[in-house]
Amino acid sequence: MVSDGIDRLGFLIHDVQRLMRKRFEARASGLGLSSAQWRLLVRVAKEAGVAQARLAELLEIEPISVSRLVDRMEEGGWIERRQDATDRRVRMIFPTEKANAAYADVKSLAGEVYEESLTGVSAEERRVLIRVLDTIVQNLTDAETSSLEKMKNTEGAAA
Amino acid sequence: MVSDGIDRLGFLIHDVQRLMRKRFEARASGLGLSSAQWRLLVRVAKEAGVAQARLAELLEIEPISVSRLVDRMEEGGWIERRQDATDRRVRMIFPTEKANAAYADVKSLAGEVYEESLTGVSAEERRVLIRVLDTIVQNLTDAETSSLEKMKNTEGAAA
DNA sequence: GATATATAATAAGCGTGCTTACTAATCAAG
DNA sequence: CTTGATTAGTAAGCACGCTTATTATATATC
Repeated sequence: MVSDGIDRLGFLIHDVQRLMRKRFEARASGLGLSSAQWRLLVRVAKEAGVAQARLAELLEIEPISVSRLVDRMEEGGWIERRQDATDRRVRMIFPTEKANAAYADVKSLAGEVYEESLTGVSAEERRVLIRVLDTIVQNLTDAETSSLEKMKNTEGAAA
Repeated sequence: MVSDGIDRLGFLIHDVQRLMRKRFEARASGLGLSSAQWRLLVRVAKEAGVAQARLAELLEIEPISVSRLVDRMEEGGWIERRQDATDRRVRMIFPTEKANAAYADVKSLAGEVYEESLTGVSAEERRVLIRVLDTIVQNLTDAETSSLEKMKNTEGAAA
């Protein structure tokens, strides 16, 4: 019951996340694109013109976090804010040409990091890994928001 | 090849880590102990008097990160720094009575979070999860440090 | 002993998440 | 029209990771 290693789960997840982020950023450092920025860019690429508030929902982070992330990405020339004509509160986010140009490269770069991470892990183990991680996200998301705004899209995010 | 979900691995790990940390801190908030502080406290509890530099190794974070973490934990009354008599550069870290008293409670609290996370996950899937996460840590740690200081202890960290 | 190198810890400053509190704009009631 | 509630976005300030640079102490070499 102690030897199953579940008591290390939090430590393991923490370590894996930190190592993967570090590895990704080491490779993408030439581009000046962090992993958080990449995560946002994937969403914007799929849904150009998305509002910041919607991005906060999709990324499951707070609006203020989106705000400052978008600040830096605008400075970096990855995205641009545009006013919504019908609702002047809204800032619509669009990818720049620079972002579109880099998209495929960074995507394959992320894939390389995943493959490095999973060296020696079988196809079946990979399936279990993804399935269990999905389950954990569901378990922790469900109980957190009291299923109020639970129309969460299950459309799998590429990359 | 795309439908296996591996292309979402980074996003999944990131989400799981954030959600677990959030959940832990929501429960431990009454104590004023964050997950990073808890992680450090586990090490100090096992090895009272450990030097900061050694903690940085064990936690696999930079010495400066330890320094500031220890600052806040000292302020919070969880640990205390003491001078090493033989090497005045070294600060030995000891848990306080407050830390020892809270240890068991926080440990079982962490266990609760793990169980919540793994609701609906079979024993076999849990074993695979832990095994694969261990593999990922190894894969990403090995290539990073050129196996120079790779006498890394495999003594499983409790909790 | 003097000089050079290595180590322990810290300082300064950045990125990314958070909470709390605010402004501006929209929408709903009266 | 005005008042009130809601929504989009931002500001300020904190925690925790990082890189780079600095200080103090130990140790090795000449």
